[in-house]
Amino acid sequence: MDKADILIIDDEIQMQKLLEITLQSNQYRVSHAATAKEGMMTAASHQPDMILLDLGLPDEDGHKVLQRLREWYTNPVIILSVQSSEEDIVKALDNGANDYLVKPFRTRELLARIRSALRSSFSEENTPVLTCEDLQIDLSARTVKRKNEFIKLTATEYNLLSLFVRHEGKVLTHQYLLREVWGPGYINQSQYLRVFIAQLRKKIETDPNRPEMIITESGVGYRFVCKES
Amino acid sequence: MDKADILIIDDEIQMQKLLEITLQSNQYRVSHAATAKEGMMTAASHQPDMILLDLGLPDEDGHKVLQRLREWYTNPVIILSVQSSEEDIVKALDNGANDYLVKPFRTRELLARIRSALRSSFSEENTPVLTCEDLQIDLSARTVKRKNEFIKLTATEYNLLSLFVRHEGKVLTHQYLLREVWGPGYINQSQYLRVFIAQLRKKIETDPNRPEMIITESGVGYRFVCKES
DNA sequence: TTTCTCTTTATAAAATCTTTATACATCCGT
DNA sequence: ACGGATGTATAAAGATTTTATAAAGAGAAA
Repeated sequence: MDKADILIIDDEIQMQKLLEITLQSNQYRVSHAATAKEGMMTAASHQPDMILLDLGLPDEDGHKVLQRLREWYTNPVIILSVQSSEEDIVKALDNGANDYLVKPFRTRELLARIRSALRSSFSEENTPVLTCEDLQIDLSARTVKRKNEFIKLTATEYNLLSLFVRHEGKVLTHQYLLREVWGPGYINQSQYLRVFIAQLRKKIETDPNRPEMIITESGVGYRFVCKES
Repeated sequence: MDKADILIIDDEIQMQKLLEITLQSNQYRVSHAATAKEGMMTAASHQPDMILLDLGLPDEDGHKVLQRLREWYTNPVIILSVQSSEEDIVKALDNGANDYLVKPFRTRELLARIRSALRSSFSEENTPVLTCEDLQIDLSARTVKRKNEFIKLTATEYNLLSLFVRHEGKVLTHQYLLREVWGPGYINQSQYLRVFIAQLRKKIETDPNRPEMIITESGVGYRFVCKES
């Protein structure tokens, strides 16, 4: 991934345009939404790397939106608001916002704060190349090699594997995996998971019938173990 | 760890006092330094969870200090400065600062920004591992090791063990265990407990016939004792 | 179209939970 | 010490839930 995908949730057309131009001219990919409802849906479907959220949306209270977003969305959220009261700022930050800028803001400062927020969220998951037995996973290039041969993974397969890699050793519940890969509306579709786990195993395990990397934790979820070589 | 350890690097005595009182009354542990040199040394020796850095230090340029700090220090750094120029802010953020507040700042906002920065840095790395003799229980990964080998526990077995671990040393009644693991409708199914206790012992005790970890309290319940090593 | 991927359905296999059966232990009054 | 009452341990059969996998259908992109 070269540049991040940023979702703008703001109802003012002018602000949207300004942000879009600013961000795109800095090579970010941009999507936008004008209402809370639309914003939540786009966030779920696009899984953006960051959200810029205006607190003054027409259809719902901004703090409420942030709270609901934070129930499942873990990437950075920066608040842009005309509200400059300490109360609003404290509330937003405590509801899980990573930063808060008062409108009108300075463009270069916004860009710097975006870089800062992205940096700290990416640094944790940033192990450029992970090696497990004969498997090499390059998260920044989105590629997977097995015995030095590139493996072809579909988008969903890769998303799943990347989650496993970033939480190596931990048991990831069905709920969690479904929410992260398919979105919060799919947490009951355990069958999807089974199908894709089977496909992944076929592609990365030495013996798919006796999996050693993706371990089943029956009734709970799956666990990825990485025997480093 | 309950509350974070914060290092204040600021040469103004008044500011130091203000910050110290504010932070301590919010249960943070505080250390301080009045010069860049002292700050670097304290940071290295104390390994604080966060640094509040004033850019206007007497002995060295603040941006330089930040850069040198970031060569090895990975926890959050928040800049507190009288400089409010966009240039300074952008530079500091790009040098690795997590946030930038202009003095004079609002106290509650500072506290909220501290919480926000700590939240995002602590979320991943916190892995409390409990060790009892040759047993290691990682509650956040939901895994159990014995003699450094993963043990396979079923969901129910794990739930039971996790209850014991979280109430180490206390007698847990049959009622309580049944209610917590199976639900309130099962408080009379003592036989379930016996079956699962036997299975757990087979998996974690050195000699299941002479249990040393899961102790029977006849007529009452069971007690988990943890000989830490 | 053709190809690729995701979704859905079907079914067999595996794992887990529940239930039953039986043996053992301990306490207590005689 | 004996016998009964109560409580516990364990194995193993059975029922149920969960998982693995193939394969067909749907939909989108080349």
